[in-house]
Amino acid sequence: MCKIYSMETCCPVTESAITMDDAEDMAADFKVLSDPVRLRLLSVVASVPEGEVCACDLNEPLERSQATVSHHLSVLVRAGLITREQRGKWAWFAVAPDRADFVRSVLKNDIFAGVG
Amino acid sequence: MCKIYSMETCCPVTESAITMDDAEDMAADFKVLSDPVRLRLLSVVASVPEGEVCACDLNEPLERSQATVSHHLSVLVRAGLITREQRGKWAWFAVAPDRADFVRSVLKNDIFAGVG
DNA sequence: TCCTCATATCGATATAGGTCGAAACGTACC
DNA sequence: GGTACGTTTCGACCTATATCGATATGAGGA
Repeated sequence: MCKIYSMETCCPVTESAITMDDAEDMAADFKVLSDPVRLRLLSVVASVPEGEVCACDLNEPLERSQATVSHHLSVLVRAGLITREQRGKWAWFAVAPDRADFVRSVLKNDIFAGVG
Repeated sequence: MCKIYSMETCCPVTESAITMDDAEDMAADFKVLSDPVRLRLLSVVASVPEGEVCACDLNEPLERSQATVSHHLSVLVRAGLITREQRGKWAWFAVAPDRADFVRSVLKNDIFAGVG
């Protein structure tokens, strides 16, 4: 049974502590979403009616230079959250199909708010 | 219906883009969990059998200075993920009861892995 | 009151990463 | 081939923050 101090917060929340290696991996995942420009960029990609958007249409709503937007796009692609497809001169981006549910819950703020 | 380009990734993932203000708030939440030392610290607090742990027992497993551990603890407290209680000379920390489910899913890596 | 010890805060340093202009790269069109 | 244009990469700068030694704070105990 429980210890003396507080009845509410007793018993371990998890079975065992994670390793530092696992912590590094998990932190890297969270870091991808820890930048406001990147979150909004992901949000714009996720909300275009066509389901995909040309990079040329992303500079203006982000209010950042074209180089900066390109950098954030590459971070999101490397994390597997969006896909990149070259079509002629243009690069098209879309939410990765297998991550759509995750992206939706992130942008609806279900994760931290715990609505899910 | 859908556009020409790809049938898999059609239609918006979310209804509308988030505002920059919302993005800042959400990014701040993710930033709390984007540091490996902080994640492991949260993990150690969450896994002690007693459900709470004295700060004096946290320096060694974290392999960081007392000042650094104290700093990370304050970040986690400010984020509402853990609670702090002073008892005599000692400060005791526990996972915030109303955030236990969330902390558990974070540390089990359910969020990014999407195990749900 | 003085001493000890646990913890937080301060000041300084180092590193990570967001940002942008410029250059490089690639594709289309002539 | 040469030109134009969209995008990425590079180099530099700058801010945020992780880190630690030193100091301050605060609670017991002698």
